Amino acid sequence: MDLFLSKFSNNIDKKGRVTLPSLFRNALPKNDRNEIILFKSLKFSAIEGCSSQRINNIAKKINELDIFSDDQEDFATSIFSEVIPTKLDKEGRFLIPDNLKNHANILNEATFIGQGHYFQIWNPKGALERQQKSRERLVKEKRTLGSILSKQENKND
Amino acid sequence: MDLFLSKFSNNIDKKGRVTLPSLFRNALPKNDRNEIILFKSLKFSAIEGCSSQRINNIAKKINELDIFSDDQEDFATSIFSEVIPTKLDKEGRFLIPDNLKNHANILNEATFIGQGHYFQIWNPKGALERQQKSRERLVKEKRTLGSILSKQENKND
DNA sequence: CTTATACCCATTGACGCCCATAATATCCCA
DNA sequence: TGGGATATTATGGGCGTCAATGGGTATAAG
Repeated sequence: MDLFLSKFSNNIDKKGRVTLPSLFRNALPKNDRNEIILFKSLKFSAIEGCSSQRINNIAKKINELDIFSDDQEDFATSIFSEVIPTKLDKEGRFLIPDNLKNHANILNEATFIGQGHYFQIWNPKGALERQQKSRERLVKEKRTLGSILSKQENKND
Repeated sequence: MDLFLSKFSNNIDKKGRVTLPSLFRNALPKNDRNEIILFKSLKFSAIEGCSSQRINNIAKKINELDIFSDDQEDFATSIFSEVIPTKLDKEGRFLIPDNLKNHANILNEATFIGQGHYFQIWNPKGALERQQKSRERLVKEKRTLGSILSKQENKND
């Protein structure tokens, strides 16, 4: 299972197209690399994106929640109604819908940041600030990337 | 997996390539020796590096957190967006991204320092100073390798 | 008819892939 | 044990491919 990793900034051209970074395209499921799912982040002025496979998986999980619970309704409403399937052209570019662009204050440059199984799209400044904040939190908790990454967690090597 | 041990200095050529020291290449998992992960050290003006397998393990752990929790979001951003997957060519060379080079003040020579399960990349002068400081600190605190090792002698890994 | 978007092809610079070489280390066998 | 054959390392460089980007035209939609 490939992950969305690292950070990339790409320009939005006159026609409104942005290219999804090559590494992100490769992180999409091999049989379905012509489409991504976009939706507003619930927490940030950012767009979130993922493969349609992931949405299907989330749907399954929501289904497993008690069918009469408030959670179920809220999730269902806030997620499924707001989700926007988006096609990529042959070069891996797509159009960011206007309402999402506005939500994320994106003008002519979009910054993609990897979040593992999904990714986010920010305006460049917002992306930097978000990275700094989350990094500060890590430092404050005295956890470093190095120590986290260097722990022996796996047995298959 | 084997450990990243010892210290090596290699040149950066006109094209910006450095070879990962042979011993470090051999310390990578046998099935995945064409890629490493690079990221800024949070504590030093240095780059840290590890195998991509580590990232996958981290991903598993983070994925186990509640999917919409603050922790999940913060970890995802601070790790997945900061991490840079980097391919090695057939000769074991790779390109150090410019922002990482700047972070570590690396120009045309890179010093690799083994840190066990991960490694660091410094500029040669910085590497020397770092070695001296950590050595001095060990001596000052009267912690000798011997005492540390004897504490662990009944842990078998 | 006007506007938007899907599909196609072109360009440019960076990077991956390949082959070459020199220096060093390892091996093998007489 | 010596010495030549072989392997491996760090390094240099040519060249094709691909990524990001630009733009033209057909097609659809309103």
